[in-house]
Amino acid sequence: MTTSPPRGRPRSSAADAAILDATRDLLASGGWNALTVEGVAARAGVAKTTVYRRFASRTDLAVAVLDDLLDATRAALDATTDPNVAVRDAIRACAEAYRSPAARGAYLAVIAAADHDPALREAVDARVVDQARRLVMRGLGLLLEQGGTTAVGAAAVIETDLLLDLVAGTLVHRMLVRGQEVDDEFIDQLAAAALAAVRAAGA
Amino acid sequence: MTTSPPRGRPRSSAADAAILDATRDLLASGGWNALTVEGVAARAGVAKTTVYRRFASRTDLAVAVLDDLLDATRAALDATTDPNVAVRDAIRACAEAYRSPAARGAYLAVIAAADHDPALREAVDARVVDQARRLVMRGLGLLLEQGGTTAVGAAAVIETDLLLDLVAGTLVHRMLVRGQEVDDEFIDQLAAAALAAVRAAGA
Amino acid sequence: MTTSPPRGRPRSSAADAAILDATRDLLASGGWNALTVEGVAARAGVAKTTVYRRFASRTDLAVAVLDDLLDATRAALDATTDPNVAVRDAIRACAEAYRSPAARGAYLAVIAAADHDPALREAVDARVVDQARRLVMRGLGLLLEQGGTTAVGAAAVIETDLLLDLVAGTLVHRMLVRGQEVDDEFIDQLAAAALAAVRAAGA
Amino acid sequence: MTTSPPRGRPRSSAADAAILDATRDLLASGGWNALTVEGVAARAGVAKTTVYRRFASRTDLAVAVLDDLLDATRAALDATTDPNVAVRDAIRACAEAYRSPAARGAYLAVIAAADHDPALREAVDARVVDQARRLVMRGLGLLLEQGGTTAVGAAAVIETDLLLDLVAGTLVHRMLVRGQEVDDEFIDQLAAAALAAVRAAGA
DNA sequence: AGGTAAACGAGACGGTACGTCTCGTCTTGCT
DNA sequence: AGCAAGACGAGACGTACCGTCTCGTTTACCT
Repeated sequence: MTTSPPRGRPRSSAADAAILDATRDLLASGGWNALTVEGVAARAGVAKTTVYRRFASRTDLAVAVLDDLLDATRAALDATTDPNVAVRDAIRACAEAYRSPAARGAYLAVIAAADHDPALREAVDARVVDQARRLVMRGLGLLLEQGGTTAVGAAAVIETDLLLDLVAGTLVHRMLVRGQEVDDEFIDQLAAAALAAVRAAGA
Repeated sequence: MTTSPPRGRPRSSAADAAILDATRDLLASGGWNALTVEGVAARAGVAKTTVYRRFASRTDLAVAVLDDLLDATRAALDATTDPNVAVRDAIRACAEAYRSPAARGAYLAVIAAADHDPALREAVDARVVDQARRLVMRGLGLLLEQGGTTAVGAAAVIETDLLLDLVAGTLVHRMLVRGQEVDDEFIDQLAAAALAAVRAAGA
Repeated sequence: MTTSPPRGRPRSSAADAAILDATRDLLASGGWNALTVEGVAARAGVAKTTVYRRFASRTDLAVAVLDDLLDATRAALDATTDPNVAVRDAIRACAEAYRSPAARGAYLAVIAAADHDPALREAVDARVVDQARRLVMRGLGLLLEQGGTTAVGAAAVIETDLLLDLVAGTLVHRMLVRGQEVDDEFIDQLAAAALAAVRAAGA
Repeated sequence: MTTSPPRGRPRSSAADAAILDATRDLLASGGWNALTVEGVAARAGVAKTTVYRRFASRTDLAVAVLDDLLDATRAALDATTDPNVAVRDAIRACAEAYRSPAARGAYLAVIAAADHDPALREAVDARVVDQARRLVMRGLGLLLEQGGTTAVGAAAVIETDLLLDLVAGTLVHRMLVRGQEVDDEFIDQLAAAALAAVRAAGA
């Protein structure tokens, strides 16, 4: 099966961009409730059909925006070989993402919707959660490379996912559930706690 | 300042109960999207006005149900003086709450709505988050009572809220964000990680 | 069967007056649509039950107000023995009634409601239309008394009700249906037309 | 200034018809109170929005139906050159309109609403009253053409509108206000009275 | 003086309809 | 084909009044 040769008028990439921008704006300014297909179309200066041709629902719109925002986050990471720095970087990157008003609005709404929608859950896991997982795994990987026997033992015991839940979950609870800011001190504390958990698991 | 004497026909407590039940049912069966004021009124056998007289929005309904479910959770806790048991109990109680289909639907939706609504955020903090906070503080309190110098030192350093974010956040991420189940093994691991974090902070 | 002696607290005549006043005001200011039992109660400073104890519907309220206003009109008539003056007086009295904003609002609404409500129709005929009929009959009576053979012949032919419809109907159409004012010239023209019709019928 | 070319999906004329039919039916069966936008939509098998896209209120619906019914009446008139026949025809046509249950319900209700709504008053005058005016003017016109000096003199004095009020008002009062039927005898009497009034004015 | 019966204010109750909003689908004509 | 425009059936929104009901509180008359 080959890609069928494009027939008729090709899709407008300007519309693509306008739709995503409009979605981001609406999410940032009024949260999930403010995100309506009708509103997106109006703000993007595009017909409703043009939106529906690309996204089946506002949830899809939110996922697309979320994906977009997280991609930007990933690119901003420095390379490092120090596990402590890597962990701190991972935390900081996640925190950065949860600070974006658009992402805040989209994140929990998408998660909530995923509770009754297996396909969406899978998409979230692959495109949103996995982003955090990669960051955490980088830190854990460095820990394993450079650490001695203890760290290796830790790796045998602690599951990557626990560490993921620990780091990402703590940030989600702090920032999204409780609406608190995170500063460098908190990041240090969280990093210390995470490393302690790893070491404890290895003992 | 005293409460003014009730005038006019008193509110029907039967309606109160029917509305909460209906809300719980709808949340459990279809999640946040299935929760409509109209649906609640119909299922509760009550007029829409009767719902609106008590709750200003479906968000309010969700908060009430959440509050209700968490109250039930609290009551189910055994008394203990062992900090390890207390921590495990706290985790188990939170996990239990996040397993309820009604609570799952309500929780993140309410959190998402709170992002653009300071009053709601406050309500969530006072009535939902605080429930978890109390559970965590009980464990930490026992730790302080029974622990030696190390634990006391820990108390001076670690903030209750970090521990709260660590425990509740990890569970939220595992169960709600990622949709995974938690078993006893996971609870043990999380408890160990939390204690390790406390000890590390005290060092 | 005698009227049972009144037991319990007697009705408040202050409430009676307040309700009628409120009804009149609402009708005058916003017409039939503005007349709600709830609004009347609020404006009269009275509980809804107090209104419903006296009037079964807003239609009843309107009839009461109409009745009240027409009574006032009747009282204002001068005695005369000149048929021409009597006819002019009748027209003028009716016109006066249709000028009152409250009466305007009530009149057509009540008539409209009567179309599907025989009991109301009867009440309207007895309490509203009959008022105009009496005025017209007075003029016709004087005409008969003073007129010669021609007028007597007219009386045998023309029905009182035709004259009633002619006079009252013309005013209703001019003032209520078309919303025009009536001046003395119009009253003269209408009087002349009415008398011509009577004479023609007698010919 | 030209009418802009129609864009988007054109309005469904089937819906137009269904809405008018439903309105007519509801008015005929239950009068003004039975006319609800919700009911019209349901009976027409149409969404509420589809009704609101065409009519801003149930008053508008009633006006449209009234307009429609009167148009039908106009078409049913025979051509004649006899002024007496023309006057009788005009009366008969008006009477016919006021016999329709749908028109009865709509007529006075619309008039009542117009009392506080200048725009509606104008619409009523242009679309409902004017229909009767045309009928009356036809009779008066023939009278002028065929009559001698007397009739011409009459035309100089009597206003068309007085004749309109006289004829239409008498019918309205007889049929709608008092709820009486009109037979041929009444029509003859009314025609005679109207002609007498014209002649009297010309004298 | 005390009891009884009705009116009173307040306001909750089950309803109905309102007019608005957004949904996701479907024409229509233009590009 | 894609696209802008906009009508369509559907259905929830939050509000306004409906007419009824339950309260606790007066206010009269009648023992």
